[in-house]
Amino acid sequence: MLRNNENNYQFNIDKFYKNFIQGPRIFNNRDALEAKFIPEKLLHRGPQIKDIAEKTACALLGNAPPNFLCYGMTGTGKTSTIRYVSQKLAQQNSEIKTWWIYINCNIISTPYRILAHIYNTISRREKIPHTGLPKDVIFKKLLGLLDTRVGNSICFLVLDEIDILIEKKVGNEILYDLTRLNENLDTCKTSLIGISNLLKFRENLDPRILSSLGREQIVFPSYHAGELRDILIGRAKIAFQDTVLKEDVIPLCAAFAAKEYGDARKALQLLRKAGELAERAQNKNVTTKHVKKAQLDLENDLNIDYIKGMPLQAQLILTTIYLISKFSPEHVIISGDIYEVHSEIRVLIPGVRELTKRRISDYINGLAKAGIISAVIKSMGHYGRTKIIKLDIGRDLVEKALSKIEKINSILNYKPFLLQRDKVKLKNNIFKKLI
DNA sequence: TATCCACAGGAAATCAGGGTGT
DNA sequence: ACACCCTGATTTCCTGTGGATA
Repeated sequence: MLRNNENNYQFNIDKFYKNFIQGPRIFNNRDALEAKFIPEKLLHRGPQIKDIAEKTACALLGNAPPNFLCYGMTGTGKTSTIRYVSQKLAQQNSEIKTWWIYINCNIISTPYRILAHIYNTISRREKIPHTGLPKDVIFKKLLGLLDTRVGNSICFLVLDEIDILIEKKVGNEILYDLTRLNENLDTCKTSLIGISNLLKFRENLDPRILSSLGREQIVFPSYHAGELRDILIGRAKIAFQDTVLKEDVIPLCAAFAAKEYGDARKALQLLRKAGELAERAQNKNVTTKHVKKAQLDLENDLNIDYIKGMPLQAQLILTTIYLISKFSPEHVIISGDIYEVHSEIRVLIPGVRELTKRRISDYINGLAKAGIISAVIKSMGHYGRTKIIKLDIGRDLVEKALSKIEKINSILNYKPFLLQRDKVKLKNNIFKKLI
């Protein structure tokens, strides 16, 4: 990279692009490394494909397939397998057309929006606004639409990350609505497919829903390293130019991902990132060095993106933890500290309001769930019961992420008053002995 | 052994901001 | 203009609790 004097710095963009085009080619079709790419042959999912095919085959004769659930950890090919089967089903010469509507409950997570999304996917003209109407009105409109537009066909509703609905306490309501769609339809038939990474989410499911949705289930076991390798080899053939991959690249990607509970998505991301690093460095080959760097980068990128995408208040909570650990690395951080420092620093940022302890507690849990911090409940006897909070990722990484947020960047050198109070210091010394 | 701290975290209510149909 | 709907963020109210200390 060109790096002259600060003032003198001139980047020759034309030359850069010219070099880039003439430079070594790494990729052939990098889309093949995307999670949404469905290959011609889906490896190591034979039993699941068979199972789903058997369950859905009756759709070709115009009969309603049973509802069912798919379980498996992230990157075990649940969504891909469903998409694969749906493509194959659509290719069959049948008079019955099948409709497939995918709903990612992580993104579309309220009953209203799920109904609206289904409606809007099917409807060509009229769209339902993203808010405003009563739910039962949409339900009735949807029934009408299904019967007129989908007609005698089968409509599959695929609910990805269905466990999130239950977690948000809206699952029973919307799933009940969806399961009773069939009862109210005249010609069209629907089938529900739930996808979840958690087995235990069924515990909080209404028995009525469980009996209609949870009777049949398909389990997706995690891939082991050998299987991941096969998958990567298949994709790499499409994605990369011939001979750019060094021999041990794929086994290493597979081994890394196998450690992460056999996550194929992760393995593909890793391979892709490694390729991109080689491309950026204008190298002729992708080597294990690139993979190792990719592994590191990927983790960091993920965390930085996540932090940048959090709501401002959550970023501010993370900032309080960052500031305390920066100015007093030995300080044992408890919930009360965060509450105090938050109310201290939030006035430095215009438009940020004070939060209650209750709310902050939820934000702390959110950060912990995302793996950015750890928060362990600990009883300090007479000093009460609280959470001990630690950063789970590097402080420099947190700083890097926070400094990219305009509003927060200006307060990253603010030393919280809390750390200077003798009473706080004294109490914290006792905490150190207790934990 | 009873007490009591400093919270944890569930449930319900409230509010603002987006919208609707009449 | 009005009554009403849905959502997401937040507050209010509340009950529960582990263990050092008196």
